[in-house]
Amino acid sequence: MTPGSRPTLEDVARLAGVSLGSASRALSVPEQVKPSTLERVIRAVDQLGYVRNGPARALASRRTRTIAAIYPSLDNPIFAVSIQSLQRTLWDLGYQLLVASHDYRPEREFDLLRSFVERGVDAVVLVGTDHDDAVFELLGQYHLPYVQTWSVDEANRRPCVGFSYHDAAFKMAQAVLEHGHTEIAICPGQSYRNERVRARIAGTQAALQGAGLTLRPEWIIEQPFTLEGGRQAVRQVLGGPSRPTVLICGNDLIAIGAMSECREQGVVVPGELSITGSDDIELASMVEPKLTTVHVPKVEIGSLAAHRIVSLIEGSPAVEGSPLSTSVVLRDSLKRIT
Amino acid sequence: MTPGSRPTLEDVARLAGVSLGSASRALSVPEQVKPSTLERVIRAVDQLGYVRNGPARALASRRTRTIAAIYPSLDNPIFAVSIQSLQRTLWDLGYQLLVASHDYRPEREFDLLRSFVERGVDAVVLVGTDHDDAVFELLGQYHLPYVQTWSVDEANRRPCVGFSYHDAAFKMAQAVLEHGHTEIAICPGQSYRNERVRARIAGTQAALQGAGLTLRPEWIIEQPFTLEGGRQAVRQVLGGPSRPTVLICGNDLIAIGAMSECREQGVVVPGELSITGSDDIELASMVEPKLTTVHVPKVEIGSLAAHRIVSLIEGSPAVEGSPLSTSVVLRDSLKRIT
DNA sequence: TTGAAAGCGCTAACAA
DNA sequence: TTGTTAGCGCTTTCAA
Repeated sequence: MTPGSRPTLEDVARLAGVSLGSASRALSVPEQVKPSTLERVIRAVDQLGYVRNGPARALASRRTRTIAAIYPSLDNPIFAVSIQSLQRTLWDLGYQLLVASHDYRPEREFDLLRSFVERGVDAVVLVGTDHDDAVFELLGQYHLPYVQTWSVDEANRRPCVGFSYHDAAFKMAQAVLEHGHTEIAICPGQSYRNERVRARIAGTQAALQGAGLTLRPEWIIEQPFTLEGGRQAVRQVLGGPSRPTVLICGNDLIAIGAMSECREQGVVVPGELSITGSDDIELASMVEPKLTTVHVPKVEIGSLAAHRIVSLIEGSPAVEGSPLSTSVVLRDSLKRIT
Repeated sequence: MTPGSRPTLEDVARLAGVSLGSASRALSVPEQVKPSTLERVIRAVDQLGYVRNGPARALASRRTRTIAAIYPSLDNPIFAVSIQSLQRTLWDLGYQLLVASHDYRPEREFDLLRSFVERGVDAVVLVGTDHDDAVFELLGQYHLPYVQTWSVDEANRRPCVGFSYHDAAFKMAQAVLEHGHTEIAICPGQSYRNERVRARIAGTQAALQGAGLTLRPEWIIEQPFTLEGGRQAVRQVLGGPSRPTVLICGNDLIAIGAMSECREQGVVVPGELSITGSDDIELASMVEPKLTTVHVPKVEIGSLAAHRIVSLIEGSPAVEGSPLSTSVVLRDSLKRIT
């Protein structure tokens, strides 16, 4: 080992008095070497402060034991929670997680995927089912296993771990109807290349239709999934000629932003306008009034996706998954109209 | 190229009718090849759907153009904002960012660093200045450039991009004093291996001393940097024999959790208890009452750190940095005591 | 401006 | 259980 450069496995092997191959095995498959050999290698390793060279390992073995996940955003606490559970589970299964966000610009997804392919990840976790054809082509060309999360697509048969957004929206709309509302506005997020938003709109519409109502086009307000998006939605709703009695929001961030804007404008929630969210983030029960929302299985999605993707990589028996369940959490931001 | 396996640069070269070397140069240093060569290589590349093999490049060039950042948590919105700006700036400078979180368990920092060293990152961004010796040793052994962020350490001369937590806390405490408070409690976060929390406590104490006051030990309440931490802090404060008139929180999440717990317990904020935060996250102005807090330069920290680390890698002239500035934002959660 | 060729540090197949 | 060795796919001299 020339001074100043990092030690290599060869340095370790030399110091331990074993061959390169044995040193390699000692570190990768310790059960295949004699205990005494193992010990000498380990001693040499920490004597030299040796750290394995990942690129070299990846090049020789064609595996990185790394999984990539591409999210629409890292701002939303539900993703943070889910990523946490994904990464923890993967770690326990011997894999590392690489995360990236396309910031709700789905066209960036392909570029992120490309850069992960360059990196040599072993598999990919995607959010949702609405992806560019090029994404699936690249995945296919490189035989990369993948799993789609959050949404489930009953239609095509790609691996999914998630719940039915249609169903969740349907249930929330029913709760709203049961509270006596008929003037209903919705701020579901932005539907461009986002099947989850479209499913929310459809689910809401289905419930309304069941009650003989329809969703007015001008009360379908598309806004980003942010606090600010919620504020904008309220401005838009209050600016119109007539007012809804409830605003159903596509996530809790939008809902909390909406509540804040109502306060700003002197509109009492839920007295004058009811507001509901979706996801049930920690904050939902800490704002005033407490937010009525839909509880979704954030943690389960992460851990199940981890198991699913690893079984795909390692060719273990397919862990088939039925859609996870959601439930409406009634709190204070939805008022009963009598 | 055998079918089913990914195309290599050799396949590209063959298809383009040039040598391996030329193909490589066409992709890495296009200005060094004849335009016609470049064009043929590019055509071959997208004809084959060729994606470069990162590990092989890294092995041969000993560079990955990748920078690692290790954060205490990804839950706190200030980190999210700062990471965003760090990654954007690095991207513009031609580098990719790899992020990890040790979840406020500083002893995990070394392991994360190790795994980044294995990956072959070109440099590292750390949060704070309080790191294990082993961290600095590893960094030194592998000649890895690094920059510390958020905090500045006037003492040792390691590269930093941040602001003075002491100063920020001092200013907030002064504002609190100017509002007539003398019964002051503080929930600064957890001080173990976190110089930022210690600096906050010291800064607060310094301001109180200037007013002839001292911080009561039982009113220094260490809690995690979370909403739940804030709730705990309030329970503790309300459970004591006497009550403070103000609770100074170490970040906005703690403060918002604290406000929520107060509501739960029927304690009016700021009527019966004033609460202040730190960081000025977007949510701070959307909660009720609006949070008085300290504005910190989240975005600047990210972009300046990016420039700093890249100049360290590329050996460009040192971009010396003086501490960034902070300011108290007075809103509604701090009441004037008359 | 190009081609030829020598590695980068490791894994894995093979033989012993 | 171990040692030997042939690559993995690329960058980067070096010479032409």
